[in-house]
Amino acid sequence: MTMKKTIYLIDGSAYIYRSFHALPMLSNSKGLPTNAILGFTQILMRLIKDKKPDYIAMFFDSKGPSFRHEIFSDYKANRPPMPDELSVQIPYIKQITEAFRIKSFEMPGFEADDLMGTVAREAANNGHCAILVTGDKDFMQLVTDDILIFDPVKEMVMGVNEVKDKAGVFPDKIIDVMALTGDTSDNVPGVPGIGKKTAPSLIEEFGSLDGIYENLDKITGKKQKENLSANKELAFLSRKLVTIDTKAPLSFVISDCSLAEPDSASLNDLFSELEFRKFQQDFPRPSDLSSKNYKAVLSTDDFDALLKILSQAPIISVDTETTSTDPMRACLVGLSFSVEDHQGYYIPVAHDYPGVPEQLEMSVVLDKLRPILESPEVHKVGQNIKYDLIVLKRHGIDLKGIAFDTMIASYVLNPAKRAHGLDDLAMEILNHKTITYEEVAGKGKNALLFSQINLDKAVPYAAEDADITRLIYKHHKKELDQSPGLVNLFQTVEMPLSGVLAQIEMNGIRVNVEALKSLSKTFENELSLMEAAIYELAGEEFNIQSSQQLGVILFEKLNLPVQKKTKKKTGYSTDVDVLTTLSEHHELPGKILRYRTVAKLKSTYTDNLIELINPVTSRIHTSFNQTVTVTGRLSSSDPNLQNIPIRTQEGRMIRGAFIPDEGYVLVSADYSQIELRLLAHCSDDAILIEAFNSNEDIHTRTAAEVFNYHPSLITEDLRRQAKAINFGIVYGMSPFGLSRELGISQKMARTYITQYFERYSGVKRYMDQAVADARTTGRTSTLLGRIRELPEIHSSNMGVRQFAERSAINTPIQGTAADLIKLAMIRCHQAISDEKLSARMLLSVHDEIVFEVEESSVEAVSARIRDIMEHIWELKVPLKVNISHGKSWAEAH
DNA sequence: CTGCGATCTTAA
DNA sequence: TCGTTAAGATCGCAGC
Repeated sequence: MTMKKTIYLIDGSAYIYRSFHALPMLSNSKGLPTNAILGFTQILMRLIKDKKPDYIAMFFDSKGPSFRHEIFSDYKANRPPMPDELSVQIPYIKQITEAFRIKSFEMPGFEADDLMGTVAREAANNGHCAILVTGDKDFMQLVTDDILIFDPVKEMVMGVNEVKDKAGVFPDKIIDVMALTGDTSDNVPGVPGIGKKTAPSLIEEFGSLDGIYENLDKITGKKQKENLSANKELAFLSRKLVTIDTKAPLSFVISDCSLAEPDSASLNDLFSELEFRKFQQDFPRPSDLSSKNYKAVLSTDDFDALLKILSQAPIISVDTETTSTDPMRACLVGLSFSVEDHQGYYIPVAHDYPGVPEQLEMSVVLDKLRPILESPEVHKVGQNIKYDLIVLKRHGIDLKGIAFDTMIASYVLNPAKRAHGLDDLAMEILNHKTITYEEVAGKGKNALLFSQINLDKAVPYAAEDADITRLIYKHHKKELDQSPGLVNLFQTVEMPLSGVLAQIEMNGIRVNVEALKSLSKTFENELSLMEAAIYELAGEEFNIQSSQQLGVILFEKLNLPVQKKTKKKTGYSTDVDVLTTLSEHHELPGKILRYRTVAKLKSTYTDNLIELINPVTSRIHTSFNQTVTVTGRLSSSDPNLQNIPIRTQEGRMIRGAFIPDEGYVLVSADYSQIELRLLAHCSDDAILIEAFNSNEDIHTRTAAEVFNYHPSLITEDLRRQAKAINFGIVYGMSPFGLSRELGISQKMARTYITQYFERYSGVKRYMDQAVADARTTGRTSTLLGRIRELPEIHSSNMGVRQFAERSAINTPIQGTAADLIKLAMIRCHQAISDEKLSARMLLSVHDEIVFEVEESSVEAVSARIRDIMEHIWELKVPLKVNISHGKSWAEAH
C-alpha cells in the first residue's frame, strides 16, 4: 500500500455546463437563475464529503479564444455563445469556490483541460496521486498509474485498464485515435468515415498516426485508404487539437491546494442570496445574537417585573408553546415574550418531567397576563398568530391588539416564496439559524411533547422564537412601508382576515358520524366485490392501487393500446382519460376506474374525515392556510374541506354528512361566475359587460357569439362547449388544450378561440396587455394591490416563459376573486358580531362562504349576507350571489 | 423506519 | 410543449 496523497482536480467549466443543461430552470425569488450554481455546488459538496481529498483544485476555461483557435479557426465553432441565464451564474460559482477556500486555475489562451493536465502531471511527478474529476473522455489520454479519472455522476473511477476497455487502446494512444475519429462536440474534424470502431484497430495495427501514414499502402479498405490519404493534414491538425497541453506556464505548489475549512460566513451569505436553504443550514453563521439574553420566569417577583415591562412596551412579541400543532387540541405549556433585541422571556406553566423546577401556576399566570393580552392598546406581534389566538382562546384568554403577523407579512411581500416558517425567515432575513423544534424535541414517533422538554432546552428555544419574531417584524415593517399598496392589503385585508379565520376554525363544522361510517362500510363492501372481479379479468392478483403494476397488466399482459406515457416517461399513464378510452376495448379499465373512485371516496372523504373529528367538540376544525397559494387564495388542510366531492351521486352523499347544529341550518352563499365577471370588469369588453348587465346566461351568450347562432338555437351541448371555452380563456388555454377538453380537432379548437377573441375583442386586448405589463414590471397585481413576482416571464425557455404568461393572465383574475371573497368574509364577520346575528361562519371555498344560521333568522341573515357580498366592491358589472340553505351542505348547495 | 418524488383524484 | 390554483392517498425507491 502506497500512502500517496491524492489531489482532486475538478473540471469546473464542464460541470457548470452540464448542470445548466441537466437541471430544470431554477431561480431565486429575485429571478436570478440558479440551476448551474446548484448543480455545481452539489457535485462539489458531495465530492468533499465522500472523498475527503487531501488536496483539491478547481479549473475554469478562460473567456477568450485558446491557442487551439489560432491553429484551427473553426475549433468549437458549433458551440452557441453562452446563454445569459448561464453567464450570470458564473460569478456566483467562482465566489462559492473561493468561499470553500479552494484554489482555482484559469489562464487566458488555455482551456481548463490544459491546466488540469499540467497540474496532474506535475503532481504525479512529485509523487502524488491525481484524480481528474470530469465526465469528459478527452482526459483518457492523461491516465497513468498515478493519474486517474473519476466521474462523480456515474461514480466511476477509470485507470489505465478501464481506458483500454472503454476506448480500445491504452492512454498513450488516445490522441492518435481521436485524431482519426475527431470530436463532434468540439468541432474537431478527424478523418471522415473513420469512427470509434475503426480508429482503435488501425492504431493498434500500425502503432500510431505516423505509423499509419508510413504504411498507407498496407491499408486494405479502398475507401478507407482514400479518406486517410486525402485528409492527412486534417488528421494531424486534429491530433494537435485534442492533445491536452501539459506544459501550460502556471506555477503550482501543492500545499496551496490543501483542503481547508470553508469560509462558513461567506457561504452562508451566498446561499442565503441564492435561497439554497438546505446548504445554508450546513454553514451556519457565527451567531450574531451572541449577546442574547433569554430568561426563564419561575418566581412571582420575576413575573411581576415582566408584567411591568410588557405593559410599558410599545409592541411585544408573543408566542405560545403547546403539546400539539393542532390549535384545537393543543394544551398550553408555556408563553414567551420579547420586547427588545436579543432578549426574551419564557414562562413555563405545564412542563412535566422528572426533576422539573417548580413553575408558576397556569391560572395565576393567565389571570395576571389577561389585562395585557386582552388589551387592544398593547400591540402584539406574532408568527402565525392565528394559532396562538386559538390556543389562548381555548384557555380563556381573548387575545386583542394583534398588530402584526410576520408570516402573513412575508406572504404579502412575496407570495411565491415556498416557505414562510420562522426558521426560514430567520435564515433569510437575519442570517440566523434558529434552534429547531426537532432539535429540542426529536422527531418521528419518539418525539417528545413540549411539556416533557427540559427547561434548559425549552427556555432558549421558546425565548428565541419570540425574540426572532420581533426582529423579523422590524425588518418586515420597514419593507412593507416602502410599498403603500401592500401595507393597505396587509392592514385592511390579511391581518383582519387572520382573526376571522381563527373564529371559523374554532367554530368547526358538525358532521353526521353515523352517516360517514355507514358510507365507509358501503364503499368497503363494493371494493372487496370489485377486487375479486378485477383479479378475474386480469388473470392474476396484483396491487390495484399501483399504477405501475396496472400498467404492466394492461399494456404488457393484455396488450391494450398504449395511449400516453407518464410525464416523466417512467411508465405508462393509466389516468382517467386513458382508462376511459380503453374501457371500449376491455372490461378491466372500467372496473379500475370505479375502484379508484370508491377507494378515493373511502380513504379521503370518509375514513380520514372521521379521524379528524375533534373528540371534545365533535366537530371538524379544518385549518385555513393564509400563506400558501401564489394567487392569494386560501387553502384548507387537515382536512381539506375545499375539495369535498359534489359532481357525482356518491360525492353528494359525503356533502350530505356535513350538517348544522340543532336548531340551525346551513346557508351557502356563492358568487356566480365571479371570475368571468372580473374578466368583464378588467377587460372592459363591451359584449361581456352587456351580457352580465342584462343578466344573461354567460355560457349561452358565449355559444351564440362563438358559433354564430341565435341564443334560442343554443343546445345543451353547444352551451357545454362554450362553458369549456369560457373556463379555458381564464386559464390562458391553447388550441391543444381546448381540443383535448372537447374531443375536437386542434384546427377546430383554434377556430373557436379565434372566433371568441374576434367577438370578445376587449378580452383579447386585456390579455395582451396583462402579458405586456408583466413583461415590463416583472410582476402581476390584483384589484386590491396583491402582487406576484413573475421573473420567469423573461426566461429563454419557451415552456417556462409561456407558463409565466398564462400566470400573468390568470393571477389577476383568480387573485382579485380571492381579494373580494376575503373582504366579504371580513364584512360578514363584522356584521355577525356588530348586529348580533345568530349565525356562524363555517367555511370558505374560493367563491363560496358557508354559514350555520339559526332557523328562525335564515331569511334575514341570508338577505344581509347577500347585501354585503354583492356590494363588496363597485365594478362595471353587478356581482351576483346565489344563496340557498338546507339541513346539510348537500341540500344547501 | 422515514422522507420524498411520482402518479392519480378531488375541488374552485 | 400544450389550462390556473390547491391537498392528499398511495406506491415505490433511497437513505438511515
